[in-house]
Amino acid sequence: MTAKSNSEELLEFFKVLADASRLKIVGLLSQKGFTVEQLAAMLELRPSTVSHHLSRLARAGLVSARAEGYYSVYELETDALEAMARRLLSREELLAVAGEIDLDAFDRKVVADFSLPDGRLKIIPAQRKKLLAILRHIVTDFRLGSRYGEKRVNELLSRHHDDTATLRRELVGAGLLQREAGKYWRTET
Amino acid sequence: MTAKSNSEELLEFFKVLADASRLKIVGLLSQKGFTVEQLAAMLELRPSTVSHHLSRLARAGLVSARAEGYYSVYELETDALEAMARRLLSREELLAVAGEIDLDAFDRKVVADFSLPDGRLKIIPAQRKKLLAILRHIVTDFRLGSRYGEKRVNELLSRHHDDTATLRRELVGAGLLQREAGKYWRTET
DNA sequence: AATCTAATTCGATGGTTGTCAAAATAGTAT
DNA sequence: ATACTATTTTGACAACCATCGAATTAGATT
Repeated sequence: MTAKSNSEELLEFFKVLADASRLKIVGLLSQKGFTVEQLAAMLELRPSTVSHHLSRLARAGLVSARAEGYYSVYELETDALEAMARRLLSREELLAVAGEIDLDAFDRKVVADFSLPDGRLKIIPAQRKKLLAILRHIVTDFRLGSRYGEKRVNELLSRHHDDTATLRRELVGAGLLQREAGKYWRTET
Repeated sequence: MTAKSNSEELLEFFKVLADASRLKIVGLLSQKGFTVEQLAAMLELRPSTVSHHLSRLARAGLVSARAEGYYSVYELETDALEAMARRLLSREELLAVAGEIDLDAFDRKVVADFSLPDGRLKIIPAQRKKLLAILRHIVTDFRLGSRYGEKRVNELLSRHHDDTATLRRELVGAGLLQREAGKYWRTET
């Protein structure tokens, strides 16, 4: 059995219902059980096609087959369907989808775009959003809880770019670094 | 504006969310607004691709754009999303999907399969489900509320097949026709 | 006005998948 | 056991669509 993450399961749910024929099948089965042949006639499709759709729906747990004499009758798993729909209503489920994505990817891309092979900055970005990404990156050179003199600050900043004055000013302006009595420290959180 | 039936709208909803990239976008936007560029970096896609997805999501009413300085920030329309999810929970919605389908298609197909060009039956089907379809068709020759003598019954049935005895017996056995004191009448409903 | 940048549109392409026909399977009736 | 029938599987084909790169548009900064 292939282990399936939560968001993959949610995606599969949407994919399964994102087809007119399968959606109609679910609608019909919500009334009563039907055989493959009956569904095929009502949908004007070949039995093999309907069988294919039913197997996909079954794999997603939305329908189940019950043998009845000559035929096999398919029925809707209303519980599974409702459970899935209910998951949609809980905001957490959407957060879980996003949770598996790297939120820092944007910052990393900007840093990479503006960095030379040796890690120093080519230029300091003029656009605010990109500048902030760079600053968030640079500030990680400062340990939380430590206090730095201006000279030490410039030392650390000079590893990124010669214009340490601009970097220092922007870091403070962005609230990432704080200053008092000639000493600098990194803002918590 | 193209008028869109209820079930078409539901189908469109599933189609829009049935894509990994779009699902991730929705997940990310459930946290906060993002620009096209940011989303592209986080999803490792080209901005043009993300723009395409966003326009589809917007057309479905799931996201909206807000101009902010240089960028245009996209935000999730949580209301629309919840409204859609809620529709899924109401059984009626599924019935509506099926409602647009012709439930008698199966019967008609069986009748067509077993009928000669002049409308008479080639043979009387041996399979129960198909026999019932034929019988449901034949019984419509009888008016509701009228009472028929055996002779008249045979007359009507002979238009379909010579073996009127079998037809008559099966019609009664299936509960479509009722008999009492030598008179026959069609069952109500 | 001129220039830069984000966003969108357009055209092309590769992959996915719904559909069918034919063959294989399973299960029932005779 | 044999024949029949519903269902499933397989292979092939066509339509759709996600993605990309290039060109264009829209907005904002200088």
